[in-house]
Amino acid sequence: MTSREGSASAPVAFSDHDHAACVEDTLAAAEEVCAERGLRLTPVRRKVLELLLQEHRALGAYAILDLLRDAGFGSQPPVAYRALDFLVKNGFVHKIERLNAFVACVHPGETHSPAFMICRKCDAVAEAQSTPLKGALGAAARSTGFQIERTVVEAEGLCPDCAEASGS
Amino acid sequence: MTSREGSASAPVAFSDHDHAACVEDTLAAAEEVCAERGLRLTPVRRKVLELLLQEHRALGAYAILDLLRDAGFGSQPPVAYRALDFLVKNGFVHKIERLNAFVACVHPGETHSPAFMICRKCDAVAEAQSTPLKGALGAAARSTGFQIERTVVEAEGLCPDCAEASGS
DNA sequence: CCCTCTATGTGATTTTATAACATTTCAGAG
DNA sequence: CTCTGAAATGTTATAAAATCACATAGAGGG
Repeated sequence: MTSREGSASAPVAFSDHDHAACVEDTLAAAEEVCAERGLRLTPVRRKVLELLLQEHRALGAYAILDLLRDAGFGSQPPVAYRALDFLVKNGFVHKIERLNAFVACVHPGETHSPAFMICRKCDAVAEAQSTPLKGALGAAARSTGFQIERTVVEAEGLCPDCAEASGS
Repeated sequence: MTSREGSASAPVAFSDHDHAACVEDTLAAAEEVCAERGLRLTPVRRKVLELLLQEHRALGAYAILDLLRDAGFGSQPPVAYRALDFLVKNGFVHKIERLNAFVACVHPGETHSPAFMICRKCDAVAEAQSTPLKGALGAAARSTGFQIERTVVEAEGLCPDCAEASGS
């Protein structure tokens, strides 16, 4: 696995944006959603979400665990996994199955079918929407009678920056 | 993880078919493709493909390893993983990321973008085609300049049989 | 035959994830 | 305020998935 520590050179998503504001805003939005729904955004959970927002890419559970330890939280796997379970279940974080890693959702709260573009070179992850019921898969599901409950849609390739760097 | 041993009650794919012939035919097709391309379908590799075709659903690497041991092959993880690497790389087998498991391809040889429907109840897996460049994900990739090399498309839900069994 | 490249066998280790149980925290009932 | 029960956290241990490293065996070309 390529290096996933250190936020110094963390690649931002494919388009530039005000990252500090993006972290603040999303965190505030999450607080609000939790308040509305009676969910408890406890310190560990909030910290995990904050870390994922800051990195702005997929982090493995054990990378998160290291960062949690640095922040003074418990350092055993269940600490990270339980916080991630909560965040995933409530739509604040998505799991990237291809990487066994986790990434903060860019529009938390709303239920949606995410799709991801994963750069194989710099590990950047961008979230897009998928429309699972349209297209070939939806047609196949309808024709066989399969009831789709959840979809995993992940594209692996080169992000714009890395494509350019490696001579297109 | 639910039981994955024993082929007695293994669910076939969503539509009935002549399973024995399907195993034979696909195995023969794989032999042919390997001959054409100068690939070596060695005993272990052939056996792994055969096991996956017989089960007709996703098997974890360690489940495959158990079956290999029963068949008299080496029983250490690399034996299974190396055979699977070969089969995946050459398009005879697909990995189901959601399950960390492997399933035989239904039309080996041809390069294609598979999509899967995974029953959460009986573990049956059906393969369909995806059209990654059409639809929302393709549009997102084009507009950001992301170069898609490979896609993972997996739908989780209830297969027709299980949907009916659990009262629709 | 010998050399080389590929494939296999095997032991050890790393990475990812969960089980089980004790302890703490906190909101609401009384 | 205090008790209480449920939810959350801490911690030890273990399971499951995947890879590393190195030795051995086989197939093919010269």
